[in-house]
Amino acid sequence: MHLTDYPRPSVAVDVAVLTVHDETLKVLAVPHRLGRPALPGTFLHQGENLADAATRALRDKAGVEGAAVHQLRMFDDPHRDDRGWVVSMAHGTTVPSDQIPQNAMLFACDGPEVKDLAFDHYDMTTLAVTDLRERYGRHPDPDHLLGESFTVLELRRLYEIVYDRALPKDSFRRQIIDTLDPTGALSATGSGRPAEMFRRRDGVELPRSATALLVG
Amino acid sequence: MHLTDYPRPSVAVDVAVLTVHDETLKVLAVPHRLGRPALPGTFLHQGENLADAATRALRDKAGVEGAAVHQLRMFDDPHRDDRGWVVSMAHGTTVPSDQIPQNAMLFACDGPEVKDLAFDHYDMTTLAVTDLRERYGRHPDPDHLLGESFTVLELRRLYEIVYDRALPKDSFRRQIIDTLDPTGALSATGSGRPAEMFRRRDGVELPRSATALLVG
DNA sequence: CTAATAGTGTCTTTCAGACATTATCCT
DNA sequence: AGGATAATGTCTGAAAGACACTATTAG
Repeated sequence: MHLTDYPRPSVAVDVAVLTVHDETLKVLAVPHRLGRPALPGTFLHQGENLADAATRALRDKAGVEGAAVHQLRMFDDPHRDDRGWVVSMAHGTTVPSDQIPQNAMLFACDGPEVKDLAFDHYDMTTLAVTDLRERYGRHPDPDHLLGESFTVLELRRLYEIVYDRALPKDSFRRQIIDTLDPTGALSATGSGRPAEMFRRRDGVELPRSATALLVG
Repeated sequence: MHLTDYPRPSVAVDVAVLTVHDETLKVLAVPHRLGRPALPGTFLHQGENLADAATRALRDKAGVEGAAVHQLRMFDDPHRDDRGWVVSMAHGTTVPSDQIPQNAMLFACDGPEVKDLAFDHYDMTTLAVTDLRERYGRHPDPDHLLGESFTVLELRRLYEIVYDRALPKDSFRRQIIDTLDPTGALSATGSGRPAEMFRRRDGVELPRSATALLVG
């Protein structure tokens, strides 16, 4: 039997775009023909790889550019799409909220609306959040949600949102400070002592104990 | 455009079967039409899901039954297979060596032969080993490479093979002992004090500090 | 000065890691 | 008894976490 003789599923990609908006971790959704909002997705084109398809879906359906996507897992229930046999590779990515179009739908990842997403897109979102937490537990802001430079306070606020828990300010600082490079600059503060600015050092790993602090 | 009008890649599955044999972590390979050995794999059948296809490949190509497979990632380079457009979902699984047929090919995961596997199967193997280490760092022998009950020494030996490093016997014991249930039985020892036997407690997680001990 | 926020010194408790000692089997 | 292996007691150094103190800005 030649390989072209095998029946083949349609192959789709979907992308869970996570962002921090209003102090909350949110996921981007787009309108879908069935009424229920869905993650941006598309079918794989001839000769295209999955990441390229996901990036294309992100641009065409959500107006988001320049985000690096990564695979989460393949959703392969043969009956997950009533239009036919469609398997879909769930992808994750994270973008700062200012790179998301104003008119986009954003749902809180732990909110009730996200459960109403089309298909199995709620499960994809859950997976993306778990994945985000694992990656942030290993590296300091690996997805560059903060700009090139930031204060320790800004970083801690971000982690409190990602992990949805309060983090002790002094322990947090001591855990991450050695993985950051000081820029020398100080933050333009409102009042109070100005904070030092830091930047990421590439390839640096957080200490194992930091993961314990974050997860709790 | 209707979904059936999209060009579709052939979808394959491959399985990296890991086992411990001769005190070494090895991967199972099978003969392949191109000469170079390959991981057992197959094409997805109509209406089948990926895990079922992988399990079928395991049974038909390698004679291994009853192993639970899990997805690693999709290898999707459009030119990875010169027969045409074939994407393949790499799967991982682990089986005790006594469940592997005698005539099977086993390659040391860190040996030179594994690099000669067909297609991108070397990368798949590397991914399976990384995945194994992550999972063993979180749970005590989650893949049941040891039997239902075992001694702390047997467990430590296993971990030394999985992580390819010596582990201090007393620290190791204290790290994992609270995650195990004593059976009350003692090991039939050659000479010396017999060791206590333990069994896994389901759902139990290793402490975060254990991961640090293991990874080093 | 006071208010406000950033950053650090210090104490306590916990624990990994090393080492030594005790415990329990065998011949 | 003596040998061998399992298991545990103990010490030390390191570090997390809590708390309080100092430092540096604005007004």
